[in-house]
Amino acid sequence: MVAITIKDVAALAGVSVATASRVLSGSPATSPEARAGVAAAAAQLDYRPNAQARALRSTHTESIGLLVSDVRNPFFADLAHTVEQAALAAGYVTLLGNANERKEQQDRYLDTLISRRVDGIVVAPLGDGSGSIRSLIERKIPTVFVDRTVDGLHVPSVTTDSETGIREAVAHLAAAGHTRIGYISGPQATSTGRDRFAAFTRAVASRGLSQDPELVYFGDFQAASGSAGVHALLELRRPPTALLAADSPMAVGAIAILHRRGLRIGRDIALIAFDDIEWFALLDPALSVISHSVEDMGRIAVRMLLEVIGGGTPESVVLPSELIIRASSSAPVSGRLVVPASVAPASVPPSESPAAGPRPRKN
Amino acid sequence: MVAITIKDVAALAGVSVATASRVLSGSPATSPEARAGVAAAAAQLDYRPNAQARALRSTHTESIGLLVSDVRNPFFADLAHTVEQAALAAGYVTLLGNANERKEQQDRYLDTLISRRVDGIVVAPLGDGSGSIRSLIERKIPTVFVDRTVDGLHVPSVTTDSETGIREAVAHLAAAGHTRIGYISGPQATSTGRDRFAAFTRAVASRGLSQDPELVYFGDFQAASGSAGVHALLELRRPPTALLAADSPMAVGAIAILHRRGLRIGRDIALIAFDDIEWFALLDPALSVISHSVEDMGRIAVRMLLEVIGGGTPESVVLPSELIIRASSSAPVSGRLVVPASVAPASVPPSESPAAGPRPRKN
DNA sequence: TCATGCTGTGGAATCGTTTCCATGGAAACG
DNA sequence: CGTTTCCATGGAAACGATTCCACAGCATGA
Repeated sequence: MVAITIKDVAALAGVSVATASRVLSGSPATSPEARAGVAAAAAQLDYRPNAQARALRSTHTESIGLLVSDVRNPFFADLAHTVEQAALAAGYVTLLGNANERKEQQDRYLDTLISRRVDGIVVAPLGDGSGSIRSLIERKIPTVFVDRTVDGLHVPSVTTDSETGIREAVAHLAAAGHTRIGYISGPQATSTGRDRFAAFTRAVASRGLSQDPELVYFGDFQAASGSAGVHALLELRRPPTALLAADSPMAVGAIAILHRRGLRIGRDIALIAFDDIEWFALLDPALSVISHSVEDMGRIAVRMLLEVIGGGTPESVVLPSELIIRASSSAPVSGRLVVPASVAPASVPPSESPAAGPRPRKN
Repeated sequence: MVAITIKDVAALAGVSVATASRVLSGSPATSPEARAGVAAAAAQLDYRPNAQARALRSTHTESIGLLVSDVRNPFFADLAHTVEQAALAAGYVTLLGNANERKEQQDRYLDTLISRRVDGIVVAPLGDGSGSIRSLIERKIPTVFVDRTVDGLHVPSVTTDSETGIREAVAHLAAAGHTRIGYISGPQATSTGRDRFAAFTRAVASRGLSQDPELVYFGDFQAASGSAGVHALLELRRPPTALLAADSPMAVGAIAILHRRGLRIGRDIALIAFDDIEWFALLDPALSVISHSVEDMGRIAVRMLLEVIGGGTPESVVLPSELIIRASSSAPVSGRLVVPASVAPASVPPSESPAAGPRPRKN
């Protein structure tokens, strides 16, 4: 690993390091001969400038940090992808950190990123505003929040307006005759978990649908809790005829259990998920989703971060969400009972409300 | 952004920068008083050492690069996760790059990583050994290949022995009476694509099954080509009764089309996929897979890289793959014809094992 | 008592680059 | 022809840390 420095280039080109540096960084104060000589020497030696030394002198590193809460969640994998592409286009490299839903790992990565003097940080924050996140703010390191926010911290953010999509989803289900909609919620410790739950509550209330608190199951944004949620909701004396899951992994868990119980999605029970994952559309039946653009989120987050780095104070952005109707929610409320897998379907019970009420289950 | 340097710490503690540095880096040649004073000062000022300056002097950066071919592929997302965790445990930060299946982007990231003087690079290589990958080798920058290799390049690697898993899968299908197995292959431009195809060819030959070349469809490791593959194979005059997909995105595409055509996986047609993705087991029927441990792959790659960094020359590792039998491949060959979607399913084929078979669905 | 070894400390060199400042020569102007 | 302006250039300082080297103080052994 013999390192080639600018000195070697300068020597080969027969100029001083100062001149070599000027040529390499495109300063206009150079003669054509110097430019040609240095360029040739650099090419011949396959010279790569030492980014550390450059950063040490010039105080900026052309790199940003991206801290997500879980790389394995397809939403964050996609986010990582778009952020990285947008940053690359602007000449920045992205250092990816994975908090793994754990605060101490978030702190560890934040410390490392601060140490490496990244020019800015995009973070999907975890927990309250304590720990290294506070250091970040106090040191005035350019920071942008994505997807989530932290109460009491004045940091530009790009988030999703869950309200619209959730209201559309509830309206759509109500129009099909559903009155009891089960909601598999995210954790209330995250801003997204809280916002979406509040939006659901408001939507259900404004439509005059059942506000039975039993219809809400609090999960943790992971697949297993989606499964547990379905189990719990279907065991109710009056189970929901439609389900809304607050993120994609929980929707996956929900689908698994619905299959296992022999319930046909889109026919025996309606299902809508928050987050549009590529293969959701490939399922049979294709999944109706509340979609929000992860591309926009990543791109805008990078643009905002660049603005903060440039000394600006951009306004926070709230992206729209919209309902995409596919087969999983297309059927109206059926006469069929929601039953555990082991129990065979019985007779068709009388309808509760003449127009569209769900059928009460008898036991 | 007022930077706090070691000078500030030394001044506050009333010692020289040399002593401060010794205390901060844990050198034993320090007095208890110096240790206490410097530690207190550093804490009070919330001092974070400048990683660039440190790296400049000490020629190693405590960071590694990870270059994957596509972050959005769950396999590589998982790999990123394990590599990052293993590296973190060893005190290294991971810089993630995403080649996005494009050679010029791989080169761009490789250049950046070289510039930033990462201590080593883990890469799932793309293309032949030209471009920046050659610079890497020539500069003797510690490098380890994961998942894929490049012909003619002597670089330690950790890959999967596709042979065993594919042989088991073919044997399993043969035992159930399948003689015509369709294979949705990866691109022959990648080492994994070639290896798996060769393994399939050998397995089929050794079992005396049909070697009809029409039974092989060449995809590109993306979902869409999995769909196209199923279409092509089912249109054959004598279609296969079982399918094997060479990676998970293509399996996803295959499943979508099978559903659309009204074919029940595990009953009308058997399906096995290479790569075990968490939610494959949650599908109904659960997908039989050829599993290889992405955790082991990531962990071993990091261990090997650390060895190379330490001056060693570790042997390449080939990880085992194994067949995991689930419901999607559990039924024997049915007497039922493979029919296009527009035709209604006919009779119910006989169930194979009462215990493991998928629950019959009523309709 | 003097040479010797050990320990903690500070000064200064160093890493590779950028950039300020001084300089020398050429061109331009009176 | 002499003076000023301009421009390309080289020397050297600076960035923030680590580390070599020298040295002072003290204990030890001959």
